Amino acid sequence: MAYWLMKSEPDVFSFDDLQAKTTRNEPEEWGGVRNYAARNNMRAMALGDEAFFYHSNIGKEIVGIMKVVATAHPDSTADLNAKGKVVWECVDVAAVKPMPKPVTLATVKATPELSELELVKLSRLSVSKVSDAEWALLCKMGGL
DNA sequence: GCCAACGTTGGC
DNA sequence: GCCAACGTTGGC
Repeated sequence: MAYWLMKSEPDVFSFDDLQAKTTRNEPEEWGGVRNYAARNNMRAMALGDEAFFYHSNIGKEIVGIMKVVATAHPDSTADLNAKGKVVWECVDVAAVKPMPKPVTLATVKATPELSELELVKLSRLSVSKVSDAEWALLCKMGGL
């Protein structure tokens, strides 16, 4: 089981939106990612892997947990390349639970144990990896 | 294949 | 609104 962190701008797609879809039994296709490092991370995801949902720009905080319900498949919003090959892929996710206390970026940055978190080190990467230790600590900080 | 120019992301 | 970081593009 691996852990991840995925970003979204809440005015485009928020954790509330994801929870609403999950309640309706609709998986969310995490499409629109156009970055190779992020795509490779999604390819590495397994069924049941869990990920933090991070709100970028507005809030700048980890607001909930979701899980992978379908492994990487072609992104239906993406075009094929010149050779007709699929370039962009995505996974499907469902909400698990919100964080009782969202963990802000400022708090993460103020925590020495989280100084290696990819969210901090690779701030522009929209799908990043979280270590077991980082996951456990962030859950604790979030009131879980 | 290198590198400068440019565009985008995201924090502040 | 600005700027830093980084990815992509295009000329050579």
